[in-house]
Amino acid sequence: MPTNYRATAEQLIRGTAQRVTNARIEVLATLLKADGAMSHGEIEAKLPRNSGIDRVTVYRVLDWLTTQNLAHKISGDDRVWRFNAATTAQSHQHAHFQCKCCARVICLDDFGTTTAPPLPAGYTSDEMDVTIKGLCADCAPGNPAHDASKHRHGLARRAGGLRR
Amino acid sequence: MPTNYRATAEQLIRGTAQRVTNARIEVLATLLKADGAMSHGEIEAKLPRNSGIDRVTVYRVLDWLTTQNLAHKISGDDRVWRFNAATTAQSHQHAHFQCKCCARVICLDDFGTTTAPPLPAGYTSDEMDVTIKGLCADCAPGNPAHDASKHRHGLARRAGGLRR
DNA sequence: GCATTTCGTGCAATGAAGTTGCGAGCGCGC
DNA sequence: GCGCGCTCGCAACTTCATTGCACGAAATGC
Ligand SMILES: [Mn+2]
Ligand SMILES: [Mn+2]
Ligand SMILES: [Zn+2]
Ligand SMILES: [Zn+2]
Repeated sequence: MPTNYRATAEQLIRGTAQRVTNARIEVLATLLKADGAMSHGEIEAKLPRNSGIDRVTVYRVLDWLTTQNLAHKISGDDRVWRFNAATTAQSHQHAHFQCKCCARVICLDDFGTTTAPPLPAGYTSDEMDVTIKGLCADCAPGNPAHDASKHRHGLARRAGGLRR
Repeated sequence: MPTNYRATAEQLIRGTAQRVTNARIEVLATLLKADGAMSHGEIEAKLPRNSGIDRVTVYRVLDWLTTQNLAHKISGDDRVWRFNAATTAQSHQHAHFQCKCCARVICLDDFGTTTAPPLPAGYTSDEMDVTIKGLCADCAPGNPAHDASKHRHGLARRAGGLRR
């Protein structure tokens, strides 16, 4: 039997000492259940039928979860924000992978070994984003399980996708 | 006296053996003149008054320049594409810097020392994006020349900006 | 339990960035 | 110069996301 994601989500939200609401629980539970980062649209689609949670509320909850460090926000190459539950397992700073075919985004466990290149005089930095791009296991060439239905939202179909 | 960017642009475009048009020349000249990467809106604003070049044409030209490797496309954290003229000086792969205050993007000369973290089984990668974030020289705290008018398009003012 | 306060939510409107379809225009090879 | 085919301008459209406002529901104090 799978973990009770709703209960876990409620625990985490209660820990913030801010208001515990159904929308916050449902959205966080959805993120906890996911294996990769989810876009707003994907999250909305996974919410329980007739939960009555509005799209705008989902946007606001995601924003709130991010400020509470219960989720983190990833900018892909398709102008879509993606989110995932922030687990303590992964280091604060870590790289991401985005599939050029299906647009799926996953968090990697850390950076590789990385030191920033030198910046121009007067510039200061405090953060680094690393995104690896390529093909995920499902989209690997020759993969028989390569299901077209999974690729509705693929970058290849999107305006200004990953081609550079 | 500054370089004649229009002439340089025309040379580069003629080199592609494709059609040399005014819109292509003007857009590329604008990119050549710029010190950092430019968004579509910034480019449009810098085009000569009454050049008569349509916004859609700018989008299409930018796309074309990218396919011709005369420009390259950068995805920032504000859902806006930025472009810069591809100089042969910079290595094909290089990191970018994005200012958290004014959203300016510049290309750095290379990556630092970076090796990708391990990917899950079945995943393959062929590309890596590195974006350093922080404050540019103009936005450095205590900079007297810190001109608010430069920050109209800053990420702090944008929805879902760089805060994470 | 009940009133009060404060914050969250639903709904509708709005906004920004980018894309698409199509007829007219223009570059360039002849 | 002529004609073919790529390119442009214009208008409409799409997608993702944000904002304003009135209502509703958590927490807090009693
Ligand atoms: Mn991540
Ligand atoms: Mn660059
Ligand atoms: Zn994939
Ligand atoms: Zn700046």
